[in-house]
Amino acid sequence: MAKWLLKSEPSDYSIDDLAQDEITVWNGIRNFQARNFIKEKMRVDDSILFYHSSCKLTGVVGIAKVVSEAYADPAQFDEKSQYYDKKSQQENPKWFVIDVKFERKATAIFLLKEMKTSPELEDLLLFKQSRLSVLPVTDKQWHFIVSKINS
DNA sequence: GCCAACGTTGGC
DNA sequence: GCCAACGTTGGC
Repeated sequence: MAKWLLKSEPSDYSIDDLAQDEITVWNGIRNFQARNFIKEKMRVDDSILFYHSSCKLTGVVGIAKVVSEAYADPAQFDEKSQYYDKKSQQENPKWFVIDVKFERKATAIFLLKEMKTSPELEDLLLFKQSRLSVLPVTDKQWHFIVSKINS
């Protein structure tokens, strides 16, 4: 099973929002590389690290899981949505989503600044592509991060 | 709130 | 197909 890191701005959608909703549609991804990961690589039961970005305490704050195959993002066809894309056609959708299910909150947030100083994470794609909001993590990176948020 | 980094768009 | 201009992300 593949493992992923998903970023979200907590002022927009936080781990507490997910805990309350249980399941949410991960919509609004409008970056091609992120789209391709979702559409081509994500599978049901893949694991997710939930990361808070653009806030006071940036870092990994919980764990979630992929619970659907990729499907067309409905928001791209909704003229009233902020994610509306007039260039996307029903028969050939540009943007995709998956459903995400809450698993658990971190006991302790693993802060970005701590992640940066961990040799175990030196190859983390998060540092190389700071603007990518959907990115794969290796099994080793996964286990290291999970050990940090459970302690 | 600022600003650097970087992804996307569009003119040529 | 290149690259400048533009818009957005995200850390600080």
